Amino acid sequence: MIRVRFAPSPTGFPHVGNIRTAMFNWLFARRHGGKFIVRVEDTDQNRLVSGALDSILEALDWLGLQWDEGPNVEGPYGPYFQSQRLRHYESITDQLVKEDQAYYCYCTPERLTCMRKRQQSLKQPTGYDRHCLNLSSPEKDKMHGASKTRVIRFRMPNDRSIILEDLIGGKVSWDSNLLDDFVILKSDRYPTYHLANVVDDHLMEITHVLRAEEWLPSTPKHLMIYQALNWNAPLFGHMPMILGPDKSKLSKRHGATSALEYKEMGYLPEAMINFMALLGWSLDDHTEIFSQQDLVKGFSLDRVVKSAAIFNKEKLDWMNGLYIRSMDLDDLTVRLEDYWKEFPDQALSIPNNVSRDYLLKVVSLIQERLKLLSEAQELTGFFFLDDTDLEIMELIQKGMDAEVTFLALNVTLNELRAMDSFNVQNLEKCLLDINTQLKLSRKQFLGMLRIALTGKKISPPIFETMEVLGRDRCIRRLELARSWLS
RNA sequence: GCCCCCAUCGUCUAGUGGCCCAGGACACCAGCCUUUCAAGCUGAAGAUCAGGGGUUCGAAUCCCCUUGGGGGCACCA
Repeated sequence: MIRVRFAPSPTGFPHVGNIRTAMFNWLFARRHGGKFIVRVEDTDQNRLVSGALDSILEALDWLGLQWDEGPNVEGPYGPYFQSQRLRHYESITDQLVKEDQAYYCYCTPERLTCMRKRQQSLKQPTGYDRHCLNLSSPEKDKMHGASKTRVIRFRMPNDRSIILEDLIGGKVSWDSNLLDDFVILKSDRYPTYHLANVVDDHLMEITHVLRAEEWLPSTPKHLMIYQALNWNAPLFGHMPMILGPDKSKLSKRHGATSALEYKEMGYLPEAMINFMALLGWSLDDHTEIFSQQDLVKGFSLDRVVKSAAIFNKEKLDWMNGLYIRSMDLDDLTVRLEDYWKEFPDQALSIPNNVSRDYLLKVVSLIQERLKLLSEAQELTGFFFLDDTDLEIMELIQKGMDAEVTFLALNVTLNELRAMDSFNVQNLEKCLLDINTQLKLSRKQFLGMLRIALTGKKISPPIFETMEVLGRDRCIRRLELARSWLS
């Protein structure tokens, strides 16, 4: 049984890089009928951010990445919060100390900083100098009694060649002499990441560790802990990073980096999933659009690339528009309503008496013009505004003057009043006739109507728009426009 | 400074020794459509496969070096 995990630390928002890693884990688990576990790495008590975990889980939830074990989903390997698993780490460190594979260190932060500086200036590799390992027994006893702050360090064996067969990167090797005796248990009795992730991955029977490439340099440390404990290490796969447009690690200064910001901006989860999957993975040389099921079916680690990718927002935009266009009208309308409910400041102010039917008609007119859910407000506001609230600017078209415009509005008003059924076909026929009679270009005449009826230079096709608005409102708006002329 | 990773159009990528003087997608440009904006369609442009050495009958594909980029070197994860 394949078991993979996503191990977020609740110290910040759900970064898209992390969320993509979560997604690859999820895909891998689903592809192979395995389990996807969320484990909360809350061992840094100083950096905990309240609400961070909730937003991380919310992001997973938004994207439909359901976990099989983890917060709110009890499983046989719990608890899934590292802060609740301290006894495990303690018993392991006790064992390692007893076996001389780890030792207490009493060095002050000041001494360590100073040591590091010296090494830098001497152009040596930086790392702990084993000062406390080399303490004599009486010295140790003395320090142990006197010092209130002590940590436990892993004793890195000398002269070992450490080899990793990475699932994505291939063979990578390190020389253990370049690795130092790193801390595994902090002075507050919490483990460091290095220890905790090894202990938990083992105890939770994780089979594949798929994590970001930034972890690659610390993997030899983890491998050595597995070895010291005589445990089989899981398989590792290091995912390429996501970079900002300047090719540095994606960060806040590049704009949105939280998955939930994308939700707020009006991206669809299915577009987000599809787009992120293509950042570092491909099925073949031509497939771009995937349903979640296709993705699960087609996903494989050996098609994950090694090189980092730049987050290409233009392509995401295109893809989001594509998904919006391919949706059922009802579905899109429901999505918009949900979106407006969640982000009221981006919502239309829709009067209570608007019928569902009217809403559907409006949405149908903007569906293929929408790239983001958030754009609906700007595109359709005039459908819901009171007639008197329209702002009429530039009513008089190029090559026309107030007089001609006035006349055109007059003629149009008369015809519209007399028209039979107020539908697209009749409107088109009638208005194009008037257009011809008036000897105006379509651009002039229809442009004028557009401004008078919508207050905008850009709108859905004007005949459709008029049908949806209905005769009464069209006539009122044209009358208002006419009155503004004089 | 030390360690590790990476390197194909602006961007995401296909490519695992001959099918490639390199294919697809986004963006860009042009044309068509047209009532504005989109959408759609058609087409164009865009990569001497980072550079240099090898190996081979043959290299984007294998090896080495250089350069460039990235990541890591905490009692953070």
